[in-house]
Amino acid sequence: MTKTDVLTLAILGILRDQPLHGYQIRKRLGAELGPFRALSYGSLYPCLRRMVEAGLIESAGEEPAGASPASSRRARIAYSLTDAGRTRLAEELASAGASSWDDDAFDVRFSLFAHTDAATRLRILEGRRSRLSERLEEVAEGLKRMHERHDAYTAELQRHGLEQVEREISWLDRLIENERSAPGGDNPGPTPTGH
Amino acid sequence: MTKTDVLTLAILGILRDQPLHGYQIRKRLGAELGPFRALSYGSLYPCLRRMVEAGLIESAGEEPAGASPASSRRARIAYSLTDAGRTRLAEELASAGASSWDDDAFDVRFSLFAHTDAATRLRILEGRRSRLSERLEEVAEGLKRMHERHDAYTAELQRHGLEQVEREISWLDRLIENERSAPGGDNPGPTPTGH
DNA sequence: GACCAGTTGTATCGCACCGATACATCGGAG
DNA sequence: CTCCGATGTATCGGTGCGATACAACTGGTC
Repeated sequence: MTKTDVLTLAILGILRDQPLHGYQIRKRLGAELGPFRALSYGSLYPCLRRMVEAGLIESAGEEPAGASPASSRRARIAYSLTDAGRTRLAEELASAGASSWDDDAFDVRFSLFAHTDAATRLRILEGRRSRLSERLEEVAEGLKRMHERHDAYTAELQRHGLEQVEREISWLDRLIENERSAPGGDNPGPTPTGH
Repeated sequence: MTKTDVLTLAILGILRDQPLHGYQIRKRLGAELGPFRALSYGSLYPCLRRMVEAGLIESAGEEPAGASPASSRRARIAYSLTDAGRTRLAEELASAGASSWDDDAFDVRFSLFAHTDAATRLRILEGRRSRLSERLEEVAEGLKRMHERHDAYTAELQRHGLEQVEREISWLDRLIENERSAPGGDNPGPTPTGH
């Protein structure tokens, strides 16, 4: 139970370091994961509500602070992690189940690698790799069995898809090798977490 | 009005040459568009129902044919295009609006290129190209502005995303050049539509 | 100082789609 | 003969998306 969905995880991750408004969460997430995967408010706000209900985050409704006119203060709601949220994030970051290398989950998981320990990183990368290998198999299979009933365009589409997957795999191979040869610390790379 | 959604278009396309059952539709579509984009029954059947209601397709409920026992005949429903459906498909294939190069529509549109005239093909490819160019811009922008607040992993994710888009664009460039230098017929390539 | 456009910000509604699931029949392998 | 996997139709709950509405602050321009 308590299956943490991807969106929830992403939000937990983005709130790890500072409290943020809904709007900022959306922007940050969009920036970190690329312009694809931009989540809409239609998913964000309901998810935030769910998380508040579950006690993972809490909302701080920025009070007027002082004897300002009356009521006109603009509504801004900053969300921050609760202890429960922080715990859940830690649990989630330590896990490496199949749900870590699903198509839609992997990116989010990867973007949190800086806060994931080395062993888990490696397991996720390998899991993702093997998932993509299966896929490669499938596509190659289909492409071979495609002798009959094929026009040039659908064939080209297949070929292109195949290449995409191959490329993705070799990207993972690079990362995996990198992980293996690295000191194994929690925070590799030249950039020291930013101060 | 009468906005044809992608799924509807895909089905119209797959039924162009022969009537098929829901199950077969799903398999074919999955095979043509790759293992990604495999649509689930949860979308397929409702869509088929909608299409029947709209008069685009009709269902032929394979009757027992003869004095077979009683009722045991397995339910199999073959769907075929109506004249309206055929017309709609033709309209859709002749159009080349922004909805032709959306992320989710392009593949389907492309897989129907064998039945699309040369001018439309070119326009769609170019539309897709320019859409991806915009995206490239965005990502590059974000990557540049990423000096502050970046760990090695999110940076790598960005870099990888950037490369993906670049590759996609050069794939399109190849296709576009190919289109331009080709005879301009409706059915290029060595494969003669299959007999 | 008046106006207008763009950004920040919260929020909801309908719709389409996915994943899981249930059920039934058929062909073949053990 | 029986079990398994493919074929086949169908629905349900949940969830994410796109569009949209509303509101206040920000900054530029005449």
